Amino acid sequence: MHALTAIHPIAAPSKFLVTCSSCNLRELCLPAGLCPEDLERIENVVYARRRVKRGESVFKAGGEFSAVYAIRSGFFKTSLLDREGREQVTGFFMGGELLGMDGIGGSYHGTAIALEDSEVCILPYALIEEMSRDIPALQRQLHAVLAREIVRDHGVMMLLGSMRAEERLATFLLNLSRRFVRRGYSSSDFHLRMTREEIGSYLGLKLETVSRLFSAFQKDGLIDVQQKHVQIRDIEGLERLLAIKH
Amino acid sequence: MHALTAIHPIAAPSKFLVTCSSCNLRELCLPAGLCPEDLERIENVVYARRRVKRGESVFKAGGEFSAVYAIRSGFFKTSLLDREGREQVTGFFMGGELLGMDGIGGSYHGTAIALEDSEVCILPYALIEEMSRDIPALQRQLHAVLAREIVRDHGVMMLLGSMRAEERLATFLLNLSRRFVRRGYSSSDFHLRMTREEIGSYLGLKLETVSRLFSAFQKDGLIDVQQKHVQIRDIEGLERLLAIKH
DNA sequence: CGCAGGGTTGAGCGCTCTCAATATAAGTGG
DNA sequence: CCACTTATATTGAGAGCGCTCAACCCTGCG
Repeated sequence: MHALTAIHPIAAPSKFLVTCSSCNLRELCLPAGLCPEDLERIENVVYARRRVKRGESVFKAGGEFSAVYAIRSGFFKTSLLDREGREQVTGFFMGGELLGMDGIGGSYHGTAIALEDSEVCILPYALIEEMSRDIPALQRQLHAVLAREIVRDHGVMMLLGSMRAEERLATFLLNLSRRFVRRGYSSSDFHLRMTREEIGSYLGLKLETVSRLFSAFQKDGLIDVQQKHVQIRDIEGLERLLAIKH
Repeated sequence: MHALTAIHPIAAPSKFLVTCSSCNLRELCLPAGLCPEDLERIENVVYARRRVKRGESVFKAGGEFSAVYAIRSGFFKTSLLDREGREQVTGFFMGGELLGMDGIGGSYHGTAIALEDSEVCILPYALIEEMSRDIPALQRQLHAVLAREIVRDHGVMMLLGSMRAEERLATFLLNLSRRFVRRGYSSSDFHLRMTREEIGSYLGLKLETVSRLFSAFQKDGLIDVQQKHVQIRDIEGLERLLAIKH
């Protein structure tokens, strides 16, 4: 088990799994109709929160798996290191999303690092496992979440395997936009938490290429960029980029 | 539910989940020590086999999810189609491996197509779900299998995102070799079931590039290729390719 | 104010793609 | 079994996208 840098016991019972409020957890929302006892048990899955400062890791590749983390606030990247030390960013995650599923059944396969001061809810896996035996709805959701992660990864494989640089960045921006909306933020005006190098790693491009593409998109009136501040000016234009047969 | 082209009721109870014999299923092997009743229940998960001829699909993207499939014999590819009809191959699967996990909780996300006449075991998901509630060891294995799929996808993301063409093909060959060994085949002499185009799609390369790389590897004494027949001559040479700093 | 990390932009190169021709294998029907 | 068709592979020549190397700029911070 990792050392917890700051544990905040939950004062009031959390109903996030049902109401998605405490942890802003959108991945694990359960359908209504659970009996009171089940609800109470589910509420206790979140036994602690943990603050993670910018640059710190929630878990590290190779570390023993013990829990899944629900992002309460903040922004994270997950990444792998190969033998030569090259980093591959495998994803960016924001409030309401889950981290650490790749570790189930052994040790974490990647590393999760906060890109800004953040807070996560710790969901001990042993608890989830045990409870999902008793509560079919929770079991369903857990499996669905794992499957969704697989589907997400397939999307990235498609992006990396068959798109040109332009299309990759457009897809990236549209995806971020969609997720920010669901979090209640603006869909067209946001602050990138990651560097050009991290975007490049995620998209299979070099940081200079990413930078050049941002500039090109701006010149074409698709977006406005100023360092990490991005405004989408023409969503349909970005979507049209993806429709052009290569 | 998909129409089953040919159902073969299992005469003798199958113990594949424990012995890995009937379905050659290596993904779901369970630890010893289960009680007899549990064993019997697990045996009944495989209620049918299905023959899949070359070119046929086991399931199609968008089809309603009903079961996971264990490959008993044969060879498959899974792939996605984007809006413009571009195919992205997301994986190749052989005997003892599982197909269809991306559909859990909804509908299949990709399509699985047999690259040679094959046979799969049908594992109805409702049954697995129900049983894994009663048998913790099965639940563990199920989750581990899902997590392993995520880890596998991350490996592909790393390949697509940060390797050059040479390294991708070398990785691909070494991976195939390793998996053939586990299936009892030669590690150094095998028949590729997929086309250059399918390899290319999987590796994010064009078919001509794949073909050229095969020729180059042959010229360098790393392999012998003749159409779909490949012999690995110098495994360490291939591994060395991956160790070279980019 | 100076320093460090991150971002932008330019010039030139090279890996991979595109287009095209040819070769080989695998079917298919007579 | 052989001529025909079709799918798959190989190889070449040339182009272009994204990379490399390098200089410069911006911003935050001690």
